[in-house]
Amino acid sequence: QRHTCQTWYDLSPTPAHLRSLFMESDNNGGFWASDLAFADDGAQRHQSSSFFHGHPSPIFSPMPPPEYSAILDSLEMDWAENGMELWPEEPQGGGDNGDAEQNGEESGGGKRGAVPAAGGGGCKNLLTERNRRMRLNQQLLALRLLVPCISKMDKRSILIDATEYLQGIHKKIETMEKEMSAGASITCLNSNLSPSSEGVSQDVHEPTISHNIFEIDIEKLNDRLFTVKVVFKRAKRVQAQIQRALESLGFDISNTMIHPTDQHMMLSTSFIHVKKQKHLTEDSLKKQIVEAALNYGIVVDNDGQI
Amino acid sequence: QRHTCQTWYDLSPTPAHLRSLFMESDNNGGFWASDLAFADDGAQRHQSSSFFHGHPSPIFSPMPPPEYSAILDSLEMDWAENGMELWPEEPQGGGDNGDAEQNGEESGGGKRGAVPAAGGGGCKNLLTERNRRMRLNQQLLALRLLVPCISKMDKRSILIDATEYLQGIHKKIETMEKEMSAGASITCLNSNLSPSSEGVSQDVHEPTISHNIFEIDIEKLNDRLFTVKVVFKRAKRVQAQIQRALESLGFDISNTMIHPTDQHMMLSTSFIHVKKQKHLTEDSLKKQIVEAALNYGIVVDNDGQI
DNA sequence: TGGAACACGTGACTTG
DNA sequence: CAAGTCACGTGTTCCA
Repeated sequence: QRHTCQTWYDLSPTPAHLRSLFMESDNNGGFWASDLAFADDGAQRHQSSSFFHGHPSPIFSPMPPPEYSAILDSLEMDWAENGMELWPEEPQGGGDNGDAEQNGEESGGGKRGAVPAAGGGGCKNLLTERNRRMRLNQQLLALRLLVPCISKMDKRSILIDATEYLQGIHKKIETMEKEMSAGASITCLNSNLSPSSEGVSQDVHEPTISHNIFEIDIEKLNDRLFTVKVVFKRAKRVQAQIQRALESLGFDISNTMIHPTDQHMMLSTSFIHVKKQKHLTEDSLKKQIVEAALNYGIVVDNDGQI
Repeated sequence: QRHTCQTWYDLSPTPAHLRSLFMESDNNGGFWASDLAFADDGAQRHQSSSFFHGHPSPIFSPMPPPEYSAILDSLEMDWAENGMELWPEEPQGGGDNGDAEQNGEESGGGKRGAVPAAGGGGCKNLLTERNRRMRLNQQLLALRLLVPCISKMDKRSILIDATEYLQGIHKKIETMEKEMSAGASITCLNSNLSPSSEGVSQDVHEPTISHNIFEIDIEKLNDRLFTVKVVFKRAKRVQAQIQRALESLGFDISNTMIHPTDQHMMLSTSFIHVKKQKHLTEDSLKKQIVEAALNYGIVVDNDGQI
């Protein structure tokens, strides 16, 4: 026998039962509201609760797909911390038609996309995957709540609107600060608030900048300890990006020293400890560093050199 | 016969062919860059385009899933307007093994989750659904570019970071306007900028970041030179984020030293040179640093202490 | 090795 | 109907 556990929970004796749970518009309105009381650590769950509590049909656009209400009602957020699973024992609803995958595509009942497929494999992944999807959707809705103007309820439209809104905000902040030049205390805000204006994303995808790192020198002290020396241009944000690149490799970095060598160059020296990976050579480590630096917008002067 | 068109395109004679299309790192780098010229209305599409043009391998995190590069390279955004499909004639690669669904789950080749399933039904929906997934992912990455501090490359983490960042921005705008009460022209902005100003966004979650900085110590050597000592938790990404925060203030940083003090703490000492701003005190500098660190997801243990 | 994340193809469903 | 979106369960991959 291929499959080891009951999979088609939604083909329970009353197929419309679960569906009603998903399609419910205003009946049992207080159900999940009371469920909410069980939840602790009211985070953005509180948002959605208050939000949808105010609106019996929690949809904005003319006629959105009904699944959203399902997601919102039947799940809670942040139980990732408590470790409680949302769908821990679903198939125990009816529990007799174990071979429901025979009639397959003509079942008609059940949820939206109940596909028989070639059963078996998952059966534990099923629940986790279902919860993962819910978390994802819930997080998407949490983001949606922060965006004032939502054109449609589409998953993608939410992202588009959020993106545009963020861009708009960055511009707004930029102009706001420009008008606010008199106040000296707030000037520090703009530099780190608007990443698109002149922050991270700017220099990351700027094709013109190049050759921020002049040299990378690596010395292997023993099989687990390396020294990494990086000579780089004395420019804005280069230093931190190099740090980020080094950290991104996942090694243990201790005793970093950064100091200028001349008017235009800086030297960063780090001791990094590798854990296992016995055969890590200087070259391969350097290659990793070069690649990581590239991902943070820092271009090495001479790729080929050792 | 149930199915009417070739479905298992990835079971073509050379299964690695399509996979190489997904894994490609630097070949055909300029391909879609020319494709980009067809696109109109350069909004956030422009961002991603210029971004990936600068970097042949557009990956940030240490080792992200290879699908991201595939998504980024092989597709463009917003071609929904032009009506051009991305995978219009994929199955014409080999085109002989029509009954590939027989051997089923042991195929082994192909992409990540190539599931034979009970074929048939889709066959046109297949392509549109694939393109839809790509659009969604692309839009998610477009959003990711606007958020300065991304903890992980997870789909959900991107949303979480974007949510937190947006919440932080709302607070910033709120305080900014409070200080800016004189200017009446901007007050209208916030009414539509911050949709959840007083109700929801206040108590919203920030469980992920917590007390990464234990102490900030500032000494004024002369009116232009300060030493900044930061004691922080020995954790991933904290060090670089602190560096970024310091750099974001716009001062000239020289001679940074970072070394562990004990098993769990690190000490970063920097000499920073201020240019003008004669009356910069230790307190105001510290305030700036605390605020800047907050924008990069680093929370200071004791706000009030000096 | 088990869990987490992901892409995948598919049926159900809604909207022009 | 055709086009589009969604949730679904599954196999694969990666990492702790």
